[in-house]
Amino acid sequence: MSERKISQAVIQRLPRYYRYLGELLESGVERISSNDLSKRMKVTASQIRQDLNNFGGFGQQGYGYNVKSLHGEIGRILGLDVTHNIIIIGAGNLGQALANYTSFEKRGFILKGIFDVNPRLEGVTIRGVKIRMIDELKDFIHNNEVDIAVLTLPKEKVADVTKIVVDNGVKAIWNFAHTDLNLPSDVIVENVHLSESLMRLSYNISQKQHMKEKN
Amino acid sequence: MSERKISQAVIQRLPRYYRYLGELLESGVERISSNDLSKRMKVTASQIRQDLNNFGGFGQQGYGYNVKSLHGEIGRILGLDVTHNIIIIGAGNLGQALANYTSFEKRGFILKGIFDVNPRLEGVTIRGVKIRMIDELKDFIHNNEVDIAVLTLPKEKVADVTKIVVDNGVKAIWNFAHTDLNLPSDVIVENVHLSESLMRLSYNISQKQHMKEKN
DNA sequence: TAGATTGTTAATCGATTAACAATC
DNA sequence: TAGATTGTTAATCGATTAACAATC
Repeated sequence: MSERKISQAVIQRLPRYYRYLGELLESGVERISSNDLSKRMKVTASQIRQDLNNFGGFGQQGYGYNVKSLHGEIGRILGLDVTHNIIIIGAGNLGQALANYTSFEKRGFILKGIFDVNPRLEGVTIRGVKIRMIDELKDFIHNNEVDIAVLTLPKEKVADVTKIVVDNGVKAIWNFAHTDLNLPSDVIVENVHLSESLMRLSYNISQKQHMKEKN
Repeated sequence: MSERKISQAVIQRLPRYYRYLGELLESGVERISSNDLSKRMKVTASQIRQDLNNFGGFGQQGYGYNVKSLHGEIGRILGLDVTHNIIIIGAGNLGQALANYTSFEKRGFILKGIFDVNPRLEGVTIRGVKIRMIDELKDFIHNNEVDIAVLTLPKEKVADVTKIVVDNGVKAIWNFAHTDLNLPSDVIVENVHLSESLMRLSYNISQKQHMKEKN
């Protein structure tokens, strides 16, 4: 099997294809050509075909792509056909918001536990999942098949917590803390740095201002 | 002045430089060479120098970069030296989490208003900012200099709200809704698609599984 | 001055787009 | 069969890395 290395640029785009195909599916569209899809998504048809052909020939000449089947294929490629057990560490505003976010569940991400250091939160329940103290974390990981740890805590606490999580076998981290993680190479991390996103927006705003001043 | 077009790749990295320089500044480091910084950030020194030289020669041969001054320069480039008035539309879990997020304020992003459709939330206050109903949105934008609208609402409501926001002159949107926005070309948008981020993590997890099976 | 390190040009690498033969 | 549209190769474009002269 051709296990070629897929570029990060392609992986970056994959969930977006999935989203658009999901919408097409919902609105009852049966098939779509790379050209039609390219217009909706504002990318080139060439790129769509190149991207998809990294994973296989999902289309058919003269016909295009079957929406339902392509949606399914990309879902499988993204690993959405298997369930992942997740825990959230840090039950502050963002942690609680993510815990309340039910649509993750629909995609197979099952919330197993929530952890915090604040004793006031102990026993509080979100969507039936109770908040536990960090000292229970180690045992909890051992007794539950935790696939993903979501870090929504202050950057000062990240190093200690990450060590517990990684030492006890969790292999994937969704990191919302405002710092980069130092991890063994076999642990996967996906960073969401919200403040950096806001700074990019800010950059683009001032950039536009400069443009205006020039004209 | 050389108003060369800066590539998205560079802009993407800029906030991360800012973060590292901020940390260095806090820990009292006075100067740093591109080489030392490259080791900390796990990028090439060449890339750092190339990136920075898009904006000016901030360094000094034989010395490196002055941490404080470079931090300041990048902050200015990112537009963090001016304040931005923001409103949050959609006071669900995520909207409230962002509203409670005080460190944005420190960077000059001032929360002016929060809006929702749910009458139960009317008058509820977050950090001294009260939640208003959507029908007040138009007037509010006119009476306050709103620079950025943060969209944290269900995708079904996005189109209508976006229209109000854009029609009344808001020029930048931080979009957390699970859909792409259709905007006039002079409106800036920065998307945060959390579910897509989670899918990328999921992809990388299954990818690793496949690798394992191969060996 | 000698050593260090930048700013910048040139070389390489990778990603995107264009083109078209294959084929449904 | 003729028309449409893919899969894929080749051409182009852009981003990253390497190299080194300039200079503090």
